[in-house]
Amino acid sequence: MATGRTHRPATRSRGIPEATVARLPLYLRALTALSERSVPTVSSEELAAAAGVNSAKLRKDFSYLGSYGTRGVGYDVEYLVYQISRELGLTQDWPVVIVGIGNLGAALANYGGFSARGFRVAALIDADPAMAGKPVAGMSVQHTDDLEKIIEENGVSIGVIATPAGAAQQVSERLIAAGVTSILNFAPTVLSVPDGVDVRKVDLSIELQILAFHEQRKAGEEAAAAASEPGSAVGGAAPAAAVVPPAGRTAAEARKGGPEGDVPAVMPA
Amino acid sequence: MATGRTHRPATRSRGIPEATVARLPLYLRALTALSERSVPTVSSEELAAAAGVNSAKLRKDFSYLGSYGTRGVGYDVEYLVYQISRELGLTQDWPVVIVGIGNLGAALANYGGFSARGFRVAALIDADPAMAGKPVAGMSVQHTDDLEKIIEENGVSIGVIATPAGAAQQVSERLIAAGVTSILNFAPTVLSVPDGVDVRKVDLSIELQILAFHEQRKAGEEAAAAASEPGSAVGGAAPAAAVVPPAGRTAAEARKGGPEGDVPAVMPA
DNA sequence: CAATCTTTGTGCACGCGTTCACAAAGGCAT
DNA sequence: ATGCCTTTGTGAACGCGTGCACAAAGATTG
Repeated sequence: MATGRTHRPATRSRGIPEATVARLPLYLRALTALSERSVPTVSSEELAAAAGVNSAKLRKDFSYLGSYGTRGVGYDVEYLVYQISRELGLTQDWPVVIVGIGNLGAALANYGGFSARGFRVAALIDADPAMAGKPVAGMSVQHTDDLEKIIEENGVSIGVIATPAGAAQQVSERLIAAGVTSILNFAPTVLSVPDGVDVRKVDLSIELQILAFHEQRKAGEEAAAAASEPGSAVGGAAPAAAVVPPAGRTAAEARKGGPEGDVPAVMPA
Repeated sequence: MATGRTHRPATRSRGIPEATVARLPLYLRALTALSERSVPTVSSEELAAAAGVNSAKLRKDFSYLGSYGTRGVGYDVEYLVYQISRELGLTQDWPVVIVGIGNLGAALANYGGFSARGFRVAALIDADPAMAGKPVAGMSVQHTDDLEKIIEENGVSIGVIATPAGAAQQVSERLIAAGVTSILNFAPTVLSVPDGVDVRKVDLSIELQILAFHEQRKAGEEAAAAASEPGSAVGGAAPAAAVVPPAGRTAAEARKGGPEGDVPAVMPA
């Protein structure tokens, strides 16, 4: 997952919990797939499985939107698709601009998932004069000088920042001044924005670091389990491991233990 | 933020809350910046501001790692960098493979943030035979046929999936069978994986949809506020809006209201 | 060495989110 | 029409995460 909203901490907008809002797109995707297969209705159990969540959670989530199900039957797929789309505001067209057309910006521009959901890339903007005019994803890249004009002429309220970290804050300020009130930030920086502006941050490096943490923990548990052979080693530490076939883990095994000889903290206190 | 961990729901590993783990990379980044400026110590207040979090939260987070601060002074930057790095497992080198070298995969391969944090791109893998041998980000793309061999020879335990949605599940199964136990998934699909495997999902489209929800809500509040001019309109609905200059919002304004004439639910119950 | 000032570390309370478990609701068969 | 079976919608309990507020700890100054 991309990490963390910023500002607007406990906004529970319109009574719909933030956590539920974050799951609606997930449900919508699963429902769209069902819709394409012409499935007429779906139970909370089935849909929950498809979306990878608990069925009780799904029902509670839907209950915030209203009573759109039929007891004994399930939910009407088409109707639910429409209701969720409407709730998320996807029945309207959202023009977005992407600022910073490097590798990532170009990838985003080419990403098909945007247009499929009511988002339209209105413009690609880059600070490099050499980029201006170049075609990316079928559009011509425009220069940062025209940023304000582009935002205003297209009624853009959502901006995507894919610039280097150093430029992100300044870009966000210009976007906001021009009328943008929601920002999706891919730059590895904490943006400071005024109240009323939503920022969501996607940070690839952070995601990997979180995985590394769990990975290290797994390696530690594994090592501890191996060390104290059978027998209850620790208190409530789950058995874990031993599920996945120990394929080519040898290399990883050998690598363990960084500088300063102490073991990377294997066990709870 | 990328959305949602999968599996391993409430794992509180080693006593460190999941929420804290997710913030450690954030602190680490702020600390690294301080370190580069040769700042010797930093208070929880300063560091919290730099990381964009509450200072009490930061102190509590650090308290899970141990008592690394000095009362009356603050935290030693270098020491804290080391401790967090160690906790996150970044003192060791993590080889990762990227599967699916399309626009996004190529962008990831070129992303500098990986190598800067102990992650090393061990291989780029694609299913298209035409891609094999092509240079991307200074490495030669390899074919999916060799996936298992690559994983095992390099001791890879972290895989990044940047394939189309249709291929993601199958790729994940092959990765896992070959020994990968952590996956960063960029494909818009819910992966089903066995216990013991961590999956984190980054979904660009979902992030935008969440922004759209809030954006719509803001537009709704704005409209409602304009409709009932001054005077307390609703109960606790914050004033909001009126902060950002009403630039080119007209286009967005006019677009409101999808099919089926009812207003998109503006007010709380 | 004592007083003062700064900043950490944490006990506590509160609120959000998740999950269980069940009653109410509706379809369907007889 | 009646009873059974399925599935929703939700009340209630629980646990995690957050933030306040303060006591303890250490530095610093006189």
